[in-house]
Amino acid sequence: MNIDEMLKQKQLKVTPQRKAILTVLERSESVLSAQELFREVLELLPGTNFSTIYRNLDTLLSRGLLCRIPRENGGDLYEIRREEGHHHHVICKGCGASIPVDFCPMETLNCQLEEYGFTPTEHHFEVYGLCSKCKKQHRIP
Amino acid sequence: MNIDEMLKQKQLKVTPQRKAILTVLERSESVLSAQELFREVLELLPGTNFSTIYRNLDTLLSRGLLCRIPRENGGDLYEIRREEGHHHHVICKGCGASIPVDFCPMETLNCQLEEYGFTPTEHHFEVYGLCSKCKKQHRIP
DNA sequence: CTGGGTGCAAAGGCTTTGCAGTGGT
DNA sequence: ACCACTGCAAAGCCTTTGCACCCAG
Repeated sequence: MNIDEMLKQKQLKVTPQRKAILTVLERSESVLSAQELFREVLELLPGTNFSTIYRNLDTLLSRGLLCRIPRENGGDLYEIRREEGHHHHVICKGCGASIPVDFCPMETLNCQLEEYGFTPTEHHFEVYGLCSKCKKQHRIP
Repeated sequence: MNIDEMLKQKQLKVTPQRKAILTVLERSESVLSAQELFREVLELLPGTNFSTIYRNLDTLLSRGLLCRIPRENGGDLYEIRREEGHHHHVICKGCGASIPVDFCPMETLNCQLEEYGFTPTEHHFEVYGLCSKCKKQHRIP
């Protein structure tokens, strides 16, 4: 599905700004912060405003077109929701690479919580550390 | 172990501010944001400054006396690291209650990452949703 | 044409930092 | 006495908001 169709399907207007935001996220191999996204959108569509980015991140998130990943030290990271389905991220503190992982802890936890009467709506699971490449650079065994 | 000993053991000076911060966190049944903590510390030790809180949250965190939990919409929550050991939180979006859970996804994931050459240093796992009490209030089945 | 969407500018909130002074050890 | 620690005030950063204009449907 292309970007225009994604937006229309969610009953959102197709504006150049939204197309730029989704294009950047689509092309990006890793997850992006709002500010990183903003800088990249500017290259694609100069003149785009801060607030447009923020407003649209909220909108696109609420329509389920994006995922949000809380960052280790404040702020959030965003990624486009691809068809591959639900996954989580292992993030290298050295190079910032975010490695997607299929494993989801909720598979184990869901039934336990159900017994308890708790209905989960969202969850976050991220792992931080060093990838093999960065371990070598930092000379960590 | 009492608070003074905790600080000394970490080679930190025992100041009234630090004692107040740890006391508040010790007494608190749920996790607190920096600002919530600040307000409560003020009652215990009026005149304490913002920056003292923030600086000490960093310090205490780096010495392993605290845990940090990324909040759903920006900011972090803090809790004192108790002896009970590692756990995670299920947080009710209705009443804010944070229910500790022993389950940790890293038990499953650790060996997979090791094969991959990735060394995890930190991880976050939180679940958000509605507890049974709040479901009734919100009239959600 | 009509409301959702955008740009602009300003405010807001939380957090960090520099500096001088204080207090723990 | 020394240096970690604190208070204060200011700056910093990211994010949100109000308002007028604009353009996609």
